[in-house]
Amino acid sequence: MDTNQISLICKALSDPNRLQIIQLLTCGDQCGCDLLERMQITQPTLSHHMKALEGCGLVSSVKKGKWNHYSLNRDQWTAFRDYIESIRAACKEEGGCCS
Amino acid sequence: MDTNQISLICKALSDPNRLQIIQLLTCGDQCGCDLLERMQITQPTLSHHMKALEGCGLVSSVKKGKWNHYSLNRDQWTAFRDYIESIRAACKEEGGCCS
DNA sequence: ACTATACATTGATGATTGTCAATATGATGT
DNA sequence: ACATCATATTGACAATCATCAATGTATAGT
Repeated sequence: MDTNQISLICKALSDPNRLQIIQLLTCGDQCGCDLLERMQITQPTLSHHMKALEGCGLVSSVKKGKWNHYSLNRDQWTAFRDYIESIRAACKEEGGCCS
Repeated sequence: MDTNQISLICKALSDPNRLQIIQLLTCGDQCGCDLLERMQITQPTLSHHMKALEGCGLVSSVKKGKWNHYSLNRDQWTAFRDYIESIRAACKEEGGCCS
């Protein structure tokens, strides 16, 4: 995953409401109305945020009847997490990774 | 670390230039002019980005003579990484974490 | 004192963002 | 057909952002 993609994911996570949505989805799929009940925003605002989360690939949605089932996209999240884990601070002080 | 703090860090990482700065600092402390040489932005813009990275606690700076030595703040980065790692997708499919 | 270097600040500009009210779409049940 | 529920879209607004040119402020070397 390249730097631009990572920055897009970080932008999607840069809003507390969207972070809360991610946390709620941690417990499994949820529809929009369930998310809405647990948050302090209006329905259009939620729709806006879901679009942002889908746009960077973190969340997928499947329409089932009236409802949209949102879920965390495990692969995308793992790729993001791997990138974050790959950042190691001040290697210089630990033996060095660069010449 | 609470959700608001995490979102501030993500906002700081939501710009490709700032992500590049973080990567450059991975190899150890660097001064502003070194960073500037490796990037495609002007000096005021770099100064602006460094302020953003310091503002969320990801980067620390120490003035030594003419130079500012920037370094990744290991503790803050670790706390952020721990939060990201704590997010696990769709526990429902793995035994469930919620009732 | 003078010059050069490293960095910060200011001011301006165009772009993006988060939010909501209003409205539209689309599916379900009666 | 009609009413209801879930969600999307539009339009508007204030706020924030990324960027740069110009300028200011130190510090170091001569």
